[in-house]
Amino acid sequence: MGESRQTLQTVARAAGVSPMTVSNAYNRPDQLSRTTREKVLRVAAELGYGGPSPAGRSLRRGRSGTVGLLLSEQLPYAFADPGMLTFLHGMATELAAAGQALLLIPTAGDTDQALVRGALVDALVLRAIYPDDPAVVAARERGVPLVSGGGPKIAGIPFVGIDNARSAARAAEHLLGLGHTRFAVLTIPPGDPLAGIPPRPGLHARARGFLAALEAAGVDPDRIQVVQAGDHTRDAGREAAAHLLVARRSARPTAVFAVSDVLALGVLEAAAASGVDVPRQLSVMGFDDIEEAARSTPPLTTISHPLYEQGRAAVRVVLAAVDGRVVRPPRLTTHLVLRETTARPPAR
Amino acid sequence: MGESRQTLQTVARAAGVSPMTVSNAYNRPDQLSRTTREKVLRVAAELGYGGPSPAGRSLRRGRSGTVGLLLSEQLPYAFADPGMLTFLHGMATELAAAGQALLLIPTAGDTDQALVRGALVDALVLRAIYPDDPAVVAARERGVPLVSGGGPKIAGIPFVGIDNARSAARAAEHLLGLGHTRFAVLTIPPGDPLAGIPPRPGLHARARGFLAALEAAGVDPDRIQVVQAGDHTRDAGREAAAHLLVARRSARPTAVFAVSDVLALGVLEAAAASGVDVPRQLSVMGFDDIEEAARSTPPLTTISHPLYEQGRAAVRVVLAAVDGRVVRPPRLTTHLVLRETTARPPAR
DNA sequence: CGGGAATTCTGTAACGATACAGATGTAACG
DNA sequence: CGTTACATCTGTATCGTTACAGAATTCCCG
Repeated sequence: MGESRQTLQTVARAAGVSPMTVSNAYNRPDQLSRTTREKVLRVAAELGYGGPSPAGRSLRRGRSGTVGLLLSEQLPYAFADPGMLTFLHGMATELAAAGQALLLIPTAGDTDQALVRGALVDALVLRAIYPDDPAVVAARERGVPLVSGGGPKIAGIPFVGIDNARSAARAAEHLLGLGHTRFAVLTIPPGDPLAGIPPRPGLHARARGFLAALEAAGVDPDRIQVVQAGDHTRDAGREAAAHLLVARRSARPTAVFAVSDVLALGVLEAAAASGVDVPRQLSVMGFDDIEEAARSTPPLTTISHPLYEQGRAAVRVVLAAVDGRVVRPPRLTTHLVLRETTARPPAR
Repeated sequence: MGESRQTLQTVARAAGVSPMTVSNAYNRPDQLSRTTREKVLRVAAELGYGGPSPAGRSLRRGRSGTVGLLLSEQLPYAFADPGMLTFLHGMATELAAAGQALLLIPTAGDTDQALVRGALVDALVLRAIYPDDPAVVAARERGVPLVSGGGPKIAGIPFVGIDNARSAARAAEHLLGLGHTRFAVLTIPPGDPLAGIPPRPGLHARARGFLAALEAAGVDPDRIQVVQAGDHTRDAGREAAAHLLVARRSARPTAVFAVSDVLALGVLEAAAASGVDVPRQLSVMGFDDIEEAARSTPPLTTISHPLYEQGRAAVRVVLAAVDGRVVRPPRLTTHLVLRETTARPPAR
């Protein structure tokens, strides 16, 4: 048993072979005889040598075997978001298959972007971050392949994701088709890193897409309310919706589109608390099709999109780029999931 | 704008200074004049040099600025577990404060533990893993500081966590105190990496602790049923509980202790589905105090423990070890959260 | 038994950075 | 003006590994 730190050289000397042979014993077993290899590994074990040092290896090879995920929100916040988790899940699956590890890089509160600049990664996935965020600038300077996963569309960076605006327009079409004429859009405030409000470019695109579709259909702008929840949480959604629902009935929207299921679930809570019947008196739509959406009361009508596939695709694209290959991001589509929170508007 | 990859040397030559000066421009601004520093940074920017290479730096410094989290379950599975998320949340918070990044290392399906051996980390946190898992062996060989976070107690590795068995005993005392005499324990199967069943030493310790407390109190073993859910999910918990509840009333347990809230929530679903009134006909207890526990119907009585603090403490302990300091793991305590799923057993 | 191939092993030279110990030059002081 | 102190900059020597290009050895076959 060796006590101090061992190195490849040490082992080589002890085994009476060249360092290269020790290296090969670990990395290219076919390049040396079985007997030599066994001797080397035995000596290594006796010395307490734990295998080639990752730092030395990654310097020499120019690869770290790691993909980083850049998160501008606080990590805790990210973990609280079901959508992010599904995306991560997809990334993790694809990474595991490729034998790569996943580095989480929070950029919040890191003014000089030391983590981004110093991260030991071969590639970076961007998500939930604004194109002009300093972390994005730092990421570009790294010179490693980048991909934007669902989050922002940034010039010059491959984008894997859905068309939020178009998908939200489909939600609008559904509600218009049911005959609704008074709408509310529940969205979130613009991101503000200083105030700790995470950027959600995708969510804002949904709000814009929904509004544009209403406008295109000739809906009177006076009959569209836009409400901002204080936060991207169910509770904030409930509070914001509660304000909507106190209005007298004829001034109330007959349909609410929440830019995410998390918010929509809050709307359902608020409606239940105010005794507003969903969907008879109020139609509610969300976006994401998170797991809870199928379990809510009533089950939520929403737009489903392949977040898991987004995560996988982002990794595939970026790992291909590391190898110098170019993979065109797949086209990812969304679809309407009809459940029980939308119906024709109540008769006058 | 430089096109090919730049290095510190390149920049030094272009700026007419020594490499050391360029290094200092980035790392020790106080070691050179403002004018030189500005010139160096300007030249670097012109050449498109993105700052010192993390690989070179971490080799030379012997530090990577990264802490790894070892997960023996599939990453997706980990993310699906609310307890794990809270723990991660705590880790992330503490890491962010220390300017460290977080590397997620899944060990499932990696027979030669290449990820563990090759991970660019200064320290490793172990969680949800068996002491004799090959990944643990590989981790030890790495020679980096280790800490076990909540998961397994392993000889020679600092442990941050709660006393699961003792805390489960407290649950038993609560139910005994209410007068229950017929019990069921809902647990999960032993982990089996081959079958993809993650190890949960903590959960099993809870079951053991609960059973030991009943035994110590003199409860007739015939009146204790032990049921294994197929999986650590709410659905599996519901199914397993459904089997319990089909028995005729006098043979049914009057109290169920589920080793986790996730399972306990499944029990509540099963009870609701079978028309069994909780807590009047059946008392149910969980363990963890996850967020949903407060929102279930009825709200779940459970054992609360500081998972978030566990995550933070694990990081503190392990980062201290990286610096050669020794920090004694704090003593983390649990407490009973009385909500509305436990009551006196029904009269005969 | 000679010659070419296959197998197995080894020296050399980086990968890109920083710790350390000086070497300059300049300011300050008695 | 000599000397010390300070600020600023530089040369040297690694950190631990692996790519590459060849030796040395063995093998096979005609």
